[in-house]
Amino acid sequence: MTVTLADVAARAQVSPATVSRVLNGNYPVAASTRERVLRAVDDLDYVLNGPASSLAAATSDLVGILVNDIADPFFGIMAAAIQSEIGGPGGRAGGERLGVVCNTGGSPERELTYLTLLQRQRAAAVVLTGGAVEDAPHAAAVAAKLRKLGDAGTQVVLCGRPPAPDAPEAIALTFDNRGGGQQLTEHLIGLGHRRLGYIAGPEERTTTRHRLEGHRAALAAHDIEDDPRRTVHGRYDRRAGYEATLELLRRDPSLTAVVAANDTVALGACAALREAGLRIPDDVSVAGFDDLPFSIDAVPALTTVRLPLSEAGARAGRIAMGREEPPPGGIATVRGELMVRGSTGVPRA
Amino acid sequence: MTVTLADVAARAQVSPATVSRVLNGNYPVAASTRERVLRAVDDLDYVLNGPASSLAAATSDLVGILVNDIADPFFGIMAAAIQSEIGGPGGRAGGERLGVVCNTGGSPERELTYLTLLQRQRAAAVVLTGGAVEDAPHAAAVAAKLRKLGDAGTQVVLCGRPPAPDAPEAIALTFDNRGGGQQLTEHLIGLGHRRLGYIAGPEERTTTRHRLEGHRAALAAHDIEDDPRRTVHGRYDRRAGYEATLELLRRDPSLTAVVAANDTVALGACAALREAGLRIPDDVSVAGFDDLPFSIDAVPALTTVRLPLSEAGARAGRIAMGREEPPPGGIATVRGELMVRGSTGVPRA
DNA sequence: AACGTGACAGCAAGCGCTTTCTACACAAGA
DNA sequence: TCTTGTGTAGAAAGCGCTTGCTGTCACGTT
Repeated sequence: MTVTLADVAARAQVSPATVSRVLNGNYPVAASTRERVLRAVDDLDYVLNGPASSLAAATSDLVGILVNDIADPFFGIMAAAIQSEIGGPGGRAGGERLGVVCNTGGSPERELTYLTLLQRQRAAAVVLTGGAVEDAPHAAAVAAKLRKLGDAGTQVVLCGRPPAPDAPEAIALTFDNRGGGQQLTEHLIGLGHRRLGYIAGPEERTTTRHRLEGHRAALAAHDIEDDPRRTVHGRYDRRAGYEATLELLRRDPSLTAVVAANDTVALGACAALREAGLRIPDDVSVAGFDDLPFSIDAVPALTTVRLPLSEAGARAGRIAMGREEPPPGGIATVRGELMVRGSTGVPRA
Repeated sequence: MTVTLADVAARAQVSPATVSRVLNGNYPVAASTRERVLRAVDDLDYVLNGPASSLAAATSDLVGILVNDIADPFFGIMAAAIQSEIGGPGGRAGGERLGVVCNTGGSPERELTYLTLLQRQRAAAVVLTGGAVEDAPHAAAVAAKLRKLGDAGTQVVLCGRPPAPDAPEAIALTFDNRGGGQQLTEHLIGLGHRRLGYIAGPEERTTTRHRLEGHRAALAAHDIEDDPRRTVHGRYDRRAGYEATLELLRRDPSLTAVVAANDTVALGACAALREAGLRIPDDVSVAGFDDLPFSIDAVPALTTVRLPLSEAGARAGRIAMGREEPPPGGIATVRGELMVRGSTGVPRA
């Protein structure tokens, strides 16, 4: 059978209570005793029983990280940053926490399922990343869960996600998608573009909506008509960008710029333009969003809005672990930075 | 306080045992009783206490997925596939498992730490992805852990990782990195290249070594001298590819082809070549490995070896859940497929 | 010499489930 | 009518840990 605390206690000739205290280091134990216990632990190759420990102590060392798509570096980068702050880094013994990332695939049901699972595990904290689905019943269900988690002592942090008014205990680090989108389109307008295509993300998503709103705000500010035929929705992947671009071109071959929902989509757009025999940026300018690592390697390098994914994730991780003050009001907005590169230029004459 | 099984039992006017049986569905319960219990669960918004349940049942619904770098799509894609097979998909009630991905950052210590944490949680299964570190003591430590996990009833699966001879209970799905590397270099040699630079991954990694061995085997098969100055090691990121290429060019400006350890590195190589004023593939051919989604969008599109990441991950997930027969002998080799695209061509005259 | 007073260590009562074994009722076979 | 099933429910014994409380001993203090 597996080794238990009692076995260790017997070998070290102390009571189980003492072993527990040595292991948790939260109670004075004489140095000599401690050493004896530690040796016994080592000799027996003892590993604490997590469930038992969690049950007795009514806490757990699990920290959940929910992402929409783990295969997308956008989430991967944030998740990595969050996890790096969670795995008892600056911390020491006892600070071992299991940062677990859960892939919802953008599905509301799976999101809820994971939250329930984490609630069941009595997770120490939960970080939700990325945009939320804008479906009223679902949003309410999520908010209810978050509130319940909060009540049960789980720290809830939203990273790159708008605040949930119905779950006020959730700390929110929100990306300024609207502002970023606006800046990007302003940049293109500034170059002289007037016929801009927009490839939006999936509908009913906060990120999609906010970026699109920014785009439209820029158009409005310059009295450019927002022709609905110049906007196409699709998923956040290259294929969607490719197809959307073909569609936009079909609807209006005179486009001089394409703004994509994110960098991955922009890459697909570039591929479609290239196949259509159009040069970037001479014939058509292209812009992305996020500034993922590969964006600088596109040819030409992609103009985009850089989001401090890693920094935001690290901060979210620290807040989740209680190692950093939450922002005042529990809400902070993280701004993006316009990165002008080779994929945008003045429109053709 | 939080609602417990006993509360539900009281409300449904049955014993706790009955509630437990309804929830687990592993014991006959009269339909009327079941309904009453389910209503009570709903009314009280009851959520099972995971740790208590795991303790009593001596099992857990956690499945660990270890990856070297969660921000790298190579791992993200596999992790997504594994998780999709784990989250009780074909399955139904009770099949809810928490697939958790843990980011080791390629660090042996973190790998061991996570394994211990998972052992502590009595994980139902553990999937290790990607290459292993080739350090004898560490490999032994990992093997010992895996053996212990196996003894404790945890199913261990290696995905894209060579078998561990010292931990025979671990099922291994191994990528044929050696064969893929050989094919790639054969392709270049076939085009007429004789002076090939090789950008290898970090040293002391199985993946690095196997791909390099394949490359060298191809050189040897064609009586091409393997000049050690034509090989540079670096990390698996774009920056490493960029710098390594500069270094290779410095050492031998007459190179006609660069083979990179993976696609990300290849992208960095392309950037460096372009900055050096060299055209791809007219002046220098470039090849990658893995065929990540962005590789086809490189300009020119990257010649590479496609690894069935998603398929392998899904299979590993199914095996971990006991829903698919392990391969005979517990070991299967997954082959890559050479994808010839625009980044390779005949060498300049 | 009697008495705090720390500093440690142990006892034992749970934590909230699961599961074995037992109990009971009713139907069916002898 | 008595036994043997069959289907369902409960009692209760843990699972392996944590922790409040209760000693115990060795020292200063009066």
